[in-house]
Amino acid sequence: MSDATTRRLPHPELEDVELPAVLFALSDPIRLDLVRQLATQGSLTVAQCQATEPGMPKSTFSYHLKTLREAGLIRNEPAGRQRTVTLRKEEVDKRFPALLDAVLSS
Amino acid sequence: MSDATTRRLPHPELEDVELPAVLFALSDPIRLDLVRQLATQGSLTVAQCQATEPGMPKSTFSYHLKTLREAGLIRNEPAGRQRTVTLRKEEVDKRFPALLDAVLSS
DNA sequence: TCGATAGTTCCAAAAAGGTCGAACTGTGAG
DNA sequence: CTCACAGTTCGACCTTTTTGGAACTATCGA
Repeated sequence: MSDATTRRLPHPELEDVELPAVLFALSDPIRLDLVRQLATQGSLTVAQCQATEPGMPKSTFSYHLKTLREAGLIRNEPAGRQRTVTLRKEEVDKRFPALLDAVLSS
Repeated sequence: MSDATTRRLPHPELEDVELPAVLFALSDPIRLDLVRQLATQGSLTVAQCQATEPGMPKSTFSYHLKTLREAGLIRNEPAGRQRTVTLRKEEVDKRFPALLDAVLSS
């Protein structure tokens, strides 16, 4: 491998994201929880997110972050020694109007 | 097995359906297409639905119908020699307001 | 009554998704 | 400069989904 901590991760443009991928990413309870958390609490570090899933290995959690990121739902960026996770609300809303609100309020 | 054609299939009450299950059912392109079709065309027979997925074996199609049915999204009822498939729009709307519209208009 | 039709279930195989330990690497603290 | 920390990737393994053929059965038409 080249860089393990992989400072800068790839994020898709929302126009390139398909609806099934978004729905799939949201269809997992763990990931759905995470999205809800980000929606109510704003940006969080990975460690803060992970705190709600106690006992889950870092690698597993990282996998779920990746799934959400690749579906265009979150942004995961380096912030000093940590990483900041943010919901891409406006962008998702623009691409899939009303979808996120409908999901979040259910 | 007891009855193969299984005349009357079980349908969950929508209150018993969880959001992740609905999102999961909708996260497959084939199933999403089917839901869209039902939304625009109303009730259809299984054969009519299947016509939009040419070449797909009946058993595979039946599996997708089952997935949608168990997620509370469709109703699948005997109608003479055939079966009628219907979107449970009102019920889904009541349980998950705005969700279906958001998905369908994306 | 007999046959063809519509559609489901069963079963096994293939594909995809999820879990977790180990290895790894920027970064800031000391 | 070195070390511990935060977090990602890799690879192996297991579980869940998806696929498709075969067996099956109400129903209707002839």
